[in-house]
Amino acid sequence: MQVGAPPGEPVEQFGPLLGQTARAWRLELDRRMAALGLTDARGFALLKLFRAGASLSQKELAGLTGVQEPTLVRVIDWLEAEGLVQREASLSDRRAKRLTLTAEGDRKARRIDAVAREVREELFRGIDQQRLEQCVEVFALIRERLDDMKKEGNL
Amino acid sequence: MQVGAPPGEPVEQFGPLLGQTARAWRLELDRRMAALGLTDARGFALLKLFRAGASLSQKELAGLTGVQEPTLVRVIDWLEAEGLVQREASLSDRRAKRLTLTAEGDRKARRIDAVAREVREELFRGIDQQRLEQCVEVFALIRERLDDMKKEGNL
DNA sequence: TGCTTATTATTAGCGTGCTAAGTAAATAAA
DNA sequence: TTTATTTACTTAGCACGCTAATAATAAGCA
Repeated sequence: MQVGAPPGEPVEQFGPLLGQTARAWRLELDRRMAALGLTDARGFALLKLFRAGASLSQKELAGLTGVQEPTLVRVIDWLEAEGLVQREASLSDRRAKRLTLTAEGDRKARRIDAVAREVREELFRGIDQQRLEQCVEVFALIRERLDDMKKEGNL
Repeated sequence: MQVGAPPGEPVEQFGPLLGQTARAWRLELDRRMAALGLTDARGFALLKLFRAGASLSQKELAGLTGVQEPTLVRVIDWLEAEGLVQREASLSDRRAKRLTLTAEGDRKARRIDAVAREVREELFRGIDQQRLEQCVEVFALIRERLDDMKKEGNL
């Protein structure tokens, strides 16, 4: 059934609804990515690497995908084991590794793009573009504030 | 640093930004809840039980918190082990258990409310209430569509 | 130069979400 | 009444997010 929180003040709804919507979105992507043998997180990393159009360090890819490096490590482990991605020693920095797509990884990345776009189109259908942009603005502002809070905490 | 996705079309930003904002929000709540010896999920369950003002079945609480029953089980296990919540046999249905707050759980629940409100106020400061309400509307619509997609998938 | 600090990737461990499958009890159907 | 189906909770197992701590290397400084 998945009812979620009852009405209440819209301001109080915001937080929980944000989380629930994000989870539901991820789940839908997971279901569709399953057709490609992928999950949301794995597909997203692959896509970002594809779009970068060049080899990336793990740190760089972590930045692009918005996760911490340790989180990315397992994702890359899996992608590498599946032969979608390669870790190559960096010539200029022996600590770092350069990530590159394999031919198979490249093929999959192109299909991921299509899946993500499909989902977006179905979900946004009939919603005013301007409203979406306003949401994005609010997201960006709130996320920035959260990042600031985090930084202050780690001072 | 946590840069996240680069500009691109706002419509493409929406999904990732939604997820990243939700995670950052949860993390901030986790940090503040730590002062109470709680996490976001545990605190939220406690708060919902408190607000219900009566004993609830696990299924009911799962519905209110927006998670699946198995997810809630472990949360309750922990809350019960900490003496914040009690599982009592239901008189009318021997499968079900009624959840009630202990005195200690009641005390903590009241403090959680305050923490959640603080975070909201800091994050929403200076943002037009109407914009927030519009975001909530968009969330609600999108989540509804996602729920529908899920149902269709499970037909 | 040699010592200290910072950075990159990793491992280990926890919390939280999910699905699938199991158990016991309630409800519906035969 | 007996059998079949549904329901409430649980267990098991996976994915993924985080932090903290390590090892190896790089960069900065005395």
